[in-house]
Amino acid sequence: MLKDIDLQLLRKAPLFSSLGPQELGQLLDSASALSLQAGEQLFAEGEPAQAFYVVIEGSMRLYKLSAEGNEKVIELIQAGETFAEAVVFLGGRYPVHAAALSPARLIRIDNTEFVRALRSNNNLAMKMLASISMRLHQLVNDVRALSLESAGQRVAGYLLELAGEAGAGSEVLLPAQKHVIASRLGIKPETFSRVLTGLREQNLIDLEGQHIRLPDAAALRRWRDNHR
Amino acid sequence: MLKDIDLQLLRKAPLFSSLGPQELGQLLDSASALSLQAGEQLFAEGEPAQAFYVVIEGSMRLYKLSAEGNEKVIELIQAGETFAEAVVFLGGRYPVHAAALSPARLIRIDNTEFVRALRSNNNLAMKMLASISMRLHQLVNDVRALSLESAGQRVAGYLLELAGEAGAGSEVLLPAQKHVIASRLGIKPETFSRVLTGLREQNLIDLEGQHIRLPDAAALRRWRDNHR
DNA sequence: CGTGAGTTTGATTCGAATCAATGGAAGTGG
DNA sequence: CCACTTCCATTGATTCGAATCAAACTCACG
Repeated sequence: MLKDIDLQLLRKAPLFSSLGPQELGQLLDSASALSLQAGEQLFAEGEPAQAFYVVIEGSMRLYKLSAEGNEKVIELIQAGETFAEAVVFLGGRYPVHAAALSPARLIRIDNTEFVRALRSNNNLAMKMLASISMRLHQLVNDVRALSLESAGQRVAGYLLELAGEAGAGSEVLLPAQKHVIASRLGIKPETFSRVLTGLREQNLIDLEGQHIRLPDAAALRRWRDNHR
Repeated sequence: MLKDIDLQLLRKAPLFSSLGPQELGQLLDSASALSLQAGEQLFAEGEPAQAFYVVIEGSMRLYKLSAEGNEKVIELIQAGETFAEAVVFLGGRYPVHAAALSPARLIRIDNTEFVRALRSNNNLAMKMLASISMRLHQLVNDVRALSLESAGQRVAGYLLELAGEAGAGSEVLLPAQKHVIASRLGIKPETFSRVLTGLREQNLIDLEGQHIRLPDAAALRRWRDNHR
C-alpha cells in the first residue's frame, strides 16, 4: 500500500508531473512500496522485468559486471528519480544490476500498467521521450569522457558537474562512498584518492571526507582544460 | 523534392513503419533530400537543430571532439537508419558532430513537423520510445566495454557483433576505414592493427583488407572471455 | 577497546599510447 | 602507362598513465 506522503514525492518526479490526479491514481493502483537495506540488491542484469522504480528515499546504484567480476557503476540514482523505465522497450529484461547504496524506500510501478498509461496519455509519452533522451545524452557524454579524458579530467569534470552553476566556494557532497564514485568515473579507488590529494595540494579543492569545497570553480575548470 | 524511390526506402526504417500512407505523406511534406560527399560534414556539435535525418544511401559517422582535437566516434550510421532523432528533446542542439563516411544521400525531416506527428500518433511515439531505448542500451554496453574490457576484448566483441548469429565461417565487412573503427572502439589505429594481426596469428580470424572471416566464432568468443 | 571496512600512500607492473619509419594501395597528372 | 604524391595500414621502439600489489592508517561500530 502507498502512503499519502509517497504520493506527494511521486508527483515531484518530472515523469509524472503531467498526469492528472485520476491518471496518476490509476497508475498507482498497481504500484507498491518497498524498502531495501543498504547494499541490498533489487534486481540483477538479465532478470525478467515487470516493473520500474521511483526512489522515494535513499539512493541506488546501477552497475554492470565483467566476466571476472569487476564492477562498473553506470549510474547513481537519487531520491526523486526514476530508473529502469526504458526496460519496457528492451525485451523485458533488465540491462543492469541494481542495488541500494543506503537504506532506501522505492515505489514499484508495473510495466503493463505503465504502457497502458503511455498509450492513452500522449503527454506522458512525451515526458518519457524527454526523460530517456536526457539519459541518452548523459551516456554519450560518459562515453566521450571515458575515451578522450584522463582520470584527472574526469574527476574535475564530475566535481564541477556536482557543483552545478553555483559560484565560488560552493560545497559539494559526494553522493556515495569514494570507491563507488571511482567506479562511476571509470577509475580505481587508489587513483581517485591520488587525484583528489593532487587537487588539494594545488588548493583547487578543500577535502573533508565526502564533503568537498571548490574555492575557485573557474580555476578548477581551467585546470581540467589544460591538464594532460 | 523527394523521389518515389526514397519513399520506398524510408518506409523500411522501423521508426516509420507504423505510419499510414497519409501520415507519412504529411511528415514528408516538410522533408527534403540532400547529398553529401565523402567526408563532408553535415552538422557540428552545439549547432541549433531543426531536423533529424534518415540515411538513404551511404553511411555517416557521429563523433565527439576533445579540447585537444582528438576524435571519438560515437556511432556509425548505415543506410536505412535514422540519426539525431532524440535531439528534439535535447534543447534543440546537436550533441555530436556528424559527417559522411562515404558519398551519401539523406532525407531531412523537420523537427516541428515530427513533433506534431508524435503528438497525434501514439504508435509513432511508441516506436520512437523503442528506438531510443535501444540506443540507450547500446550506449550502456559501450560504457561497460570501455570500462571493463581490454582493447582485445572490445575488438573481438565487435567482430562477433558484426558477425551476428551467423554460424561458422561467417564473413564480416568492416563498415568503415580501420582508423574509424578503432575510434569507435576507443583505441588507436596502431593498437587495432596489432590486435587484428594477433588474432590472425592464432587463426581466429582471416584478414583481407576490410573483409574479415571468422572461421570459428565460438573459439573467438572463448578467446575474448578468457583473454586478459 | 578491537575489529574490519574504507581510504590513503608507496613501489612496481603492465597495457596501450606515442613516436618514428616503412610499406602498400589508390588516385593524379604528365 | 608509369612516376609521384598521398593516404592508410602496419611494424618497431619507447614512454606514460593508471592498474596492481602491498602496507599503513582512520574511523565507525559492536
